[in-house]
Amino acid sequence: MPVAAKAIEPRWGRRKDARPGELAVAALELFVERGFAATRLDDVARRAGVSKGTLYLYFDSKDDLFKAVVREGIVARIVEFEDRMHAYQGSSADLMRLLIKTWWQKIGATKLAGITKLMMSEAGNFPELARFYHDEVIMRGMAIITTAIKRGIDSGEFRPIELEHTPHICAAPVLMLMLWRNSFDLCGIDKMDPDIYLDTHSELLVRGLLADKPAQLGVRAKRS
Amino acid sequence: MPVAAKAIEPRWGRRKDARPGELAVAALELFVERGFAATRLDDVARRAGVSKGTLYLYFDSKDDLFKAVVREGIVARIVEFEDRMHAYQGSSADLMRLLIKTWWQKIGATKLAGITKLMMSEAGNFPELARFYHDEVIMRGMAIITTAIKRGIDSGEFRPIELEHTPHICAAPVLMLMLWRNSFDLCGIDKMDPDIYLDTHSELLVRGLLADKPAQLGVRAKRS
DNA sequence: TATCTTAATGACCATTCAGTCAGTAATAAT
DNA sequence: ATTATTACTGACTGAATGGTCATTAAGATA
Repeated sequence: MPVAAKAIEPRWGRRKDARPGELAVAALELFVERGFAATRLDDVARRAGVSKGTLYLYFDSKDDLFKAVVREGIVARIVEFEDRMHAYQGSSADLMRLLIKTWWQKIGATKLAGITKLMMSEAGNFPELARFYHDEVIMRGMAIITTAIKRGIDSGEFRPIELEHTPHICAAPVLMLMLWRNSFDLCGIDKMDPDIYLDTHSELLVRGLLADKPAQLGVRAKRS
Repeated sequence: MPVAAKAIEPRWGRRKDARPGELAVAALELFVERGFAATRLDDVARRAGVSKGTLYLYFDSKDDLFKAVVREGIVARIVEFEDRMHAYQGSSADLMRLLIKTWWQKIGATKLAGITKLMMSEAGNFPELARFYHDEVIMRGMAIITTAIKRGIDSGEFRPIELEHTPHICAAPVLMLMLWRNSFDLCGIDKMDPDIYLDTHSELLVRGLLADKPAQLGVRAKRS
């Protein structure tokens, strides 16, 4: 331990722009680990490297912080997704595989995945926010899957199948993996290999969707 | 509203035996709705029709109440399950369908389903309990599915498939439905029809599992 | 009816924590 | 340098709530 402090480094700096993002990241991590009510704002502030007072410079209340955390980022990702999937040209089976893989890479494997767990846990305490999340994230996500399936059915590649619930079923294993990694996995109880898991899911799903007499290979899928 | 109180009905009765169960049910409901930390013991007691002091006659602490709620019931159901599935004699496809349907009827559609959401949300705050739940519920459940799949592969009815992650994938849609009904569904945002959902899942899954050249119908599946 | 046992109560205490604000120090302006 | 501005701090407060316990009364016993 050096004598006195090495130089007089400032106790803190002023970084108005960076704070909100840093606080939101810290808050997301703690909310996901412990839940909303069990998270103390002192801890959020400390993890972001500031004091609790600073937190209140950028967010009006704990609720406000929570809402900001949920809204941030997610919606933009969804839009990016819609474009990418609508532009796809190959077979519907490959589209489903791509959908799953990309969803995982862009969202599932990131910190954003924690928001899913958060909303699931706190939907009852934040009904307004739950509605927002449902309309802007869940519905949009399901619509993408629905489009992909319908495309496969129209081209004859997939068998006809009920379109109300099937998208939820397709998404469930991916969502469960996200939840798992932010609960049991997070506290070190049981690890899963996302790559194997998702590959297995993709194949299981595609086989389940394919028509009995598969469309001839090489036939280019057409939009209806 | 009648004059005064109708008769002098006692302010409370003494029912030592019934209390713990009633308190546990009330606690489960509130924990699932609001989360552990956000649930007040006064509310739990009131919902059970007693005062907070009474709650402390039967449970040592809030944590103790939580643990009791999670442990109660679940394990017994799992054992019942193991027996029922091991005794099954028909085709493996039908076994999978039965597995899903029965799981839903006996657990998914009951209040017990809420425990899944609870453990998912609170795993980080109760690592010991999470380990218990993982070993006694999740692992046991997965083992049942693994056995069913292996049985199908051995008989040639199912194609060979990876056995580490596949059970999780099979269970995911059922678990997601349980979670859904205790979060978004619970606060009235979006309803789902469990019967259609589960039927669709069963068919999708069985098709995904069946071997390319299905075993001749009528072949009796044998245990390895 | 009189007495005893104990299930149940609810006022109370101690702690925790969201939210406040007077003051401090890092930076910009002059 | 001096002054002005404001990002930031951290001690403080008031409300909420987990947990306690002296008291009350339901039901058993005789």
